[in-house]
Amino acid sequence: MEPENELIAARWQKLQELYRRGIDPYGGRFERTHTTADIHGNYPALEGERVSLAGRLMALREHGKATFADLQDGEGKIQLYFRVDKLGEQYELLKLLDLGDILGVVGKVFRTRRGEVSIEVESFVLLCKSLRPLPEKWHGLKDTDLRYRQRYLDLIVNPESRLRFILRAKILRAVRQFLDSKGFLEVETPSMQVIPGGAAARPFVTYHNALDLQLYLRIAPELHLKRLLVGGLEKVYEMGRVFRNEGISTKHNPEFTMLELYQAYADYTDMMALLEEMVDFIIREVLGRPTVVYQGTEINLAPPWPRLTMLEAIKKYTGADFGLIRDPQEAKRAAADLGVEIGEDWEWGKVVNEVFEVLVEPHLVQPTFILDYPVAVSPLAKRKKEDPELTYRFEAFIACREIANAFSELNDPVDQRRRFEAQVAARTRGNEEAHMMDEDFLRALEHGMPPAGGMGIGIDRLVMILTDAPSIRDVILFPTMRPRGD
RNA sequence: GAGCCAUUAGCUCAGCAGGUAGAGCACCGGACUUUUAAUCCGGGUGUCCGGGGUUCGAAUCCCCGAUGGCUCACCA
Repeated sequence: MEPENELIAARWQKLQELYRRGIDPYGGRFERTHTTADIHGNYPALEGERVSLAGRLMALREHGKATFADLQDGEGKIQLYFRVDKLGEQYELLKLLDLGDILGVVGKVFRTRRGEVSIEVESFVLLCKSLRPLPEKWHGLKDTDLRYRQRYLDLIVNPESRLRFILRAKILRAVRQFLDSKGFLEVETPSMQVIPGGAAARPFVTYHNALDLQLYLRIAPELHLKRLLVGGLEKVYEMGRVFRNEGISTKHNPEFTMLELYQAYADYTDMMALLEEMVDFIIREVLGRPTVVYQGTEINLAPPWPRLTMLEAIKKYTGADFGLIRDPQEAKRAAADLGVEIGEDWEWGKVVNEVFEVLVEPHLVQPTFILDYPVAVSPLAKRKKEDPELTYRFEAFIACREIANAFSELNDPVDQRRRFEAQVAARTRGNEEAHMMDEDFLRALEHGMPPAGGMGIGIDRLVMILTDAPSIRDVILFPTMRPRGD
């Protein structure tokens, strides 16, 4: 290894000097009595106590025979105070330290003249020598490319990034806590599937050697979870990674975290209530307040959320009543009049859905349920009894983003087969996102699946809103990036 | 996939009527025993993203490419 520049070379020289003096620069086990947060949290009580703590050296302020430093651990920072008359010969070793080094220190808690709770160090041990310089201390690391590729640097120097991932973990825990308390069973189903289904998306393809089998990474766990309903597991959920071979944007990462849950003998109205209750629980547990500010806009997440059907929503925002325009040709004309571009061969439902997405979604800033999606865009949802062109399906929107998608699950195997056939036909016409025929799933349905409500929630997008993250890459520790060409 | 923008020191950035590169932090040397973006004195450490071109001369202008960001497309 050759030092790349002067800054790294200086650290290498210090490393060699440490070896010369018989000091192991890579330490070992170190017994901590406290974290920085423990000390700040119990300050007056700990005054004068001897403590040991460990962390990364983030700042050094030399004053000749005394030196101040900032030590950062997993929970925060604390100031260290080194004096030559306390440390004797060890004081000289400070010259061999650099920002970024990891230290273990033992010392007494005190408060400085300026009021800063600090540790008067009695001894310290080098636990790891850092050979590369940290990003700048004041501005942090701003370059998004480096922040995503070298997330560890982002986590070291940008506290808001670290907090966001801690919050993400708390949100996931709250979700599990909530569902467990409701009697849902957490399950795990295959990520590698013979037929990818449960969503409209292009899959990643992989290959199993021993089976000589092409497999797909799952685009959704849906069809396996429904098999579990057939098997008598009446309330199940899975929170896991799904993979979609599509474009990358601030709202899309090729792998992302999806929560899906199914409840036998329930329907989509139960799912609405469950979602409201779950989000309410999460914000109470994690944020402690019912509102969030997302990118400058205040959003009130407190239930209940307004509900309107897709047809009502379109009427509200465009004036057009597609409930009365049921002929596909007329619907296309109406859509065109509204300035919405539509495909020649689209059915009524697809036209309506397109009008909704283009003209209504941008208005859905505050939490809103949109009900009764067209059957044409809902191949796995139960038809509405009163209107077979529509389904018992809703999506929940927050900040103009789809947060949840739920329906009364289709449990009629004959209708499901017809829907798959329509999907296969669309696939033949070149729609690569359409479903494939899944005989194995149909066989399960033919054994009988209880009526059920099911729901899918994009966890990353929920975390984005709850943590005010502008990009999905800000809530995924290692987002998918093109490899760097060095 | 398309358009726009960006890429300069380890980091954050300035420099662009074309004249051969700067600041702050970091770093190196020195002073300093309660500082905290410590301070003071001295030091600029560089493949100006890469490759071509125009020009006496390119960080700056042109072309191609790389990577990223945003917008759009895609994502029911």
